[in-house]
Amino acid sequence: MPELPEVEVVRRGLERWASGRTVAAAEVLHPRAVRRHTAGPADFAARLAGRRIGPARRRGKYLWLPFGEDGFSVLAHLGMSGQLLIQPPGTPDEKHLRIRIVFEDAEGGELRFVDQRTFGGLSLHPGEDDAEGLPDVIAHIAPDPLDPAFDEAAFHAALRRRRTTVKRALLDQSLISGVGNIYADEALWRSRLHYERPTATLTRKQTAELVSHVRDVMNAALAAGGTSFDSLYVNVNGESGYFERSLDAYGREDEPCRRCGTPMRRRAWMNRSSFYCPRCQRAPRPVPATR
DNA sequence: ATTCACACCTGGCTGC
DNA sequence: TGCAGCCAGGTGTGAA
Repeated sequence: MPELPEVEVVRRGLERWASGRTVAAAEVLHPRAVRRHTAGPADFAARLAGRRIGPARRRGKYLWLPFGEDGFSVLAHLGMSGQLLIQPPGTPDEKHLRIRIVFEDAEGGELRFVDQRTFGGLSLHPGEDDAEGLPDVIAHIAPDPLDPAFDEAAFHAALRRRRTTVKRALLDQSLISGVGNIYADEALWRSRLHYERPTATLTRKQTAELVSHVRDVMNAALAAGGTSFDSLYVNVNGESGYFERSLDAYGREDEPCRRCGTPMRRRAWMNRSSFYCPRCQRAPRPVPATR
């Protein structure tokens, strides 16, 4: 599933293969792929035509491409299965091709949004006067841990204030962005924290270690995902790529913990799975009843 | 205000 | 062999 490292690989691909080019025409093949564009598919296509694409930006799992002239951006989210591909001229349509963007320099290939499950999509938004140029619809998305703007003290304060558990907090994009189920489990394993640990009990040091592990695992994944990147592909197949072999927690039910050898466990949790080591990541003690 | 459950979607896999 | 049902899970929405 595309989480921050996968999305960043796509961003770099867009920067390399789409930025600076001018859109000739856009074609929406599935209306659901532009459902967040409230003015509809025809408006989406019409307003994209003739625009010159600026530098590719990212916050958390969102990507956007600004059009310098009039302050609009095309915002993208890959959802569960979305791909942004630059395909050479003549490439047959993918089964789940949803949006095609043709450039004036057609020989350089076209940009395609391909998405099996259609959880992802593209939309157009006015740019903000915000210095970051952040589209207003993602103003609620917190900086991600690789962003210099990420504020660890504010994150810790928010954790202490919240009445929630640590994995829920990691997946809450308004507290910290870019983390999904896979990297949440990896960071918790590295931090020896149980997913149901109440955030209000975390010490400053534990928060610092957790953030540090989130950064480390993302950087390691980014390094692995970046290797296959120097092709005409904007890349990314929605999988963790080479990094999948390096996972310590996610998907390792019944396999030995790489630290202590105890069989890893899987628990159904919030309509998904949590993988953890029952020895390294002890369940929190129940909070004693107060009277 | 905060927290939480749920809908959305389809291909691959499991089990009968 | 065929088919029903489950599973993957990020996000927006609306309810509690």
